[in-house]
Amino acid sequence: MGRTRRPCCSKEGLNKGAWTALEDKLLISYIKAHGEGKWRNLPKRAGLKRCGKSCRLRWLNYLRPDIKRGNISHDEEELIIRLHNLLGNRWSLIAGRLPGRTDNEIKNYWNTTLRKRAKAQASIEAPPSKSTHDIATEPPSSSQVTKAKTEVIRTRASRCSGQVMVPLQPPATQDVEDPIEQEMVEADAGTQVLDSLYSDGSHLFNFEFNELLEAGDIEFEEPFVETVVRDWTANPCLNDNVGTDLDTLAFLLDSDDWP
DNA sequence: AAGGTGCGCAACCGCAGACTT
DNA sequence: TAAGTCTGCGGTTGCGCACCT
Repeated sequence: MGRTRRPCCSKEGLNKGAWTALEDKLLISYIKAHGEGKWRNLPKRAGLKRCGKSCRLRWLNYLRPDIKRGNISHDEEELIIRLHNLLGNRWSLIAGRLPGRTDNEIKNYWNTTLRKRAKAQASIEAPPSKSTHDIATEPPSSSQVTKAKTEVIRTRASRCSGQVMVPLQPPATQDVEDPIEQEMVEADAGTQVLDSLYSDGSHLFNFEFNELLEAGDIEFEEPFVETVVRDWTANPCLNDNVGTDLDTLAFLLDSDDWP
């Protein structure tokens, strides 16, 4: 791009750091009344001394009613590991396939828990070689930097349009001599399939969530704001059973069944 | 009890694609 | 078509807490 950017908001006089309960309440009230979006103008309209980005992040990662809190289950963990092997550090895509979990949460969980475990396991199983996720998460060595010049590794998810193109066939994968390279090529092919099937990964589960909402199987308790602000853990929206049917994701645990 | 250390997590930052004018 | 703006993403930071010495 290279164009000059103005900051997302004037930084003067804005609060930073941890959010207060009052700020949360203001943000929730505003979004409940006016909906998401227009993040730049939202703080002023909502009476918040925050940057729009900060508001968006707070809402998406913490205040959204469909966020599931609590420990990551074993099934979810397995899914994260497998999806990470497939997608690399594309946290939003991974999160889109884990109902109620945010990309930030998954990223944190990976960085604090799973990466260490994966590293330890990798060193036991194959000491000299590197696993796919190590390549994706660790700073590149000088030899990797050289290699990177000849490889195309998609590290950043691209925003997708509303149109969904379902491929009739999975993208052809080229043959590569190095097994690690081959794995990465295949992983990228798999990513393309996922991206094609679910242009926005969240649709997969939002569909289920919205269906439950419409069917009346779950409902928001009123007054929503007061309930949520008073006690997050008592949030009636955080029903453990909502959208957590991980059996439906079993196909992700068996890559042989991928299209 | 006090200081040091490590860990987990919320929040910030900068980049870049998508969208609008 | 180009310039400007909005939004979303991944990487990183820093605070607070728990545990250890």
